Amino acid sequence: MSGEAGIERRSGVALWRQIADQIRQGIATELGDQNGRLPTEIALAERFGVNRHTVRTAIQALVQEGVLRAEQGRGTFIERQPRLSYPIGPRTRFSAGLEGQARERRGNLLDHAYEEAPAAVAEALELAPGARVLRLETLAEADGRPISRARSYFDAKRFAGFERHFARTGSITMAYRHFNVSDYLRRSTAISARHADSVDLEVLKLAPGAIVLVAIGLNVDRSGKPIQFSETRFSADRVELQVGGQMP
Amino acid sequence: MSGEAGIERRSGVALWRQIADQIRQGIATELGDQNGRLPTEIALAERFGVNRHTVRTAIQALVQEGVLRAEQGRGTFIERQPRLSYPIGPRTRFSAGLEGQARERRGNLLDHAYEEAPAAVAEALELAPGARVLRLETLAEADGRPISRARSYFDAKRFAGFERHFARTGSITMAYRHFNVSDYLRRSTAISARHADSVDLEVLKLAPGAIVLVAIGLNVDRSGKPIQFSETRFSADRVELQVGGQMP
DNA sequence: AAGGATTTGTTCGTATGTATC
DNA sequence: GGATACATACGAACAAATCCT
Repeated sequence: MSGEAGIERRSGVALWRQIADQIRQGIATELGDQNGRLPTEIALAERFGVNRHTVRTAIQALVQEGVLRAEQGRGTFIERQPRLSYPIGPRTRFSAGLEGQARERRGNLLDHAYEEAPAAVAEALELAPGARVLRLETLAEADGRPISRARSYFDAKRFAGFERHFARTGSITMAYRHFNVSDYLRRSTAISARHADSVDLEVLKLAPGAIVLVAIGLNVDRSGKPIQFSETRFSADRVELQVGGQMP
Repeated sequence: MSGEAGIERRSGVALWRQIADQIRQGIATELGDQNGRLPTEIALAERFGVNRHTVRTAIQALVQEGVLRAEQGRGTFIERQPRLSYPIGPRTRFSAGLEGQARERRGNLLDHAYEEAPAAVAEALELAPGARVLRLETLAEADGRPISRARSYFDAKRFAGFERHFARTGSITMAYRHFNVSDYLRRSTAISARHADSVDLEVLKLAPGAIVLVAIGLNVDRSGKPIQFSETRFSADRVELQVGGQMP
């Protein structure tokens, strides 16, 4: 093991970005004291085994992101924004899931189109290959911060006009009511992670190099018929996914 | 949006690494024809909006990882290794979960120590602050490939000597048997994602810049008493986490 | 069998970004 | 802040292996 914690040279990832990532992801909480003050730049430089300038570049990037705040003569401080905990289970719902964690929750309609279903989507929704589907591109926000963006597919025949109801209410659950779907269940969710692409960066207002959690899910109505296939991307810095009860 | 898909300049992440990450992810989807052949270097360079050399360094990195294979005069080919699907639920168990996906599953003991419980651990396990716990560092492999590494904590009093039973059997479930725990449940799991640190890179044999899925979980025995608190890091390239039924 | 087209591999040079001291 | 070393990225050739006609 190479002396310094988690910093790799010649990896294709600049040292300042590796350090910024580590500070952002929560090492900040371990590094900071009760007042949220980080160690001095010199101390950080020693800890990571790099030059002070390199630490400064990392800090500047985080200040730009709003994660840190640097005050000349006093020190560098953490701007606290605790991670939201997003529950995944049979009853997965955006707004209800974040109740108590954020005052205001809302979904925004970014885009929509009626088009031919990709093969995987048709199979998941149990539609004929090439059937027409509604594709919905949405952005979920909590207290004004972008939390996730999703691409969802619905049977175009059954849910024609769904996008209008969603745009008005900002809620999938509410929009379903207009189609006599009073209840629905999350049958399955597959979770993976990757680097944010350029659309993620823009829509979720992320910094380059950020990581997104990708949840691919299938919702079914009461009779067990698939009604919604979706891929949701969460900012990994702002959200963790919760399976089962809350952690103590 | 900047013409080329998902590539950000001046981001602190080298272009070749961003491209390598994208190719690695996209293996399942678009890239690669029926024979597993990638588009030519020139075509990829155009697609990503970079020089051919830059694509080449990305490909070389993936060849080094064993993801791709390049043959002069013929092309570049995918070495298929589909992602494992790791189920998370009340019955979360490593070996049983990957049944049918990998022939050989095994846990290896990397390290262990009896020590004072960190505050968060003591609280999760419902122990007195500063109680003694067993810390277990393990590596899980499937068909010889490293899948995940975990740091688990157990009550030192109740599970003294647990590490020996685990080392012999390679299974947490089996080791529990020696302590009259015939059954246990996963009460909760919190899932996040981050860049792999240097220990992850070495233990999981990852390339620098790789992403790990982090699952923090709490297991309880039949009576509901917490018995194991663990943080598991999965290679995001090799594993996806599955909540609920299998995707179709 | 010969030769041209395609595709990966190699070698120059040059400019810019990153990190150190 | 300035000088230096190294990594990254681009451009233009040319070489070598493979495929097809």
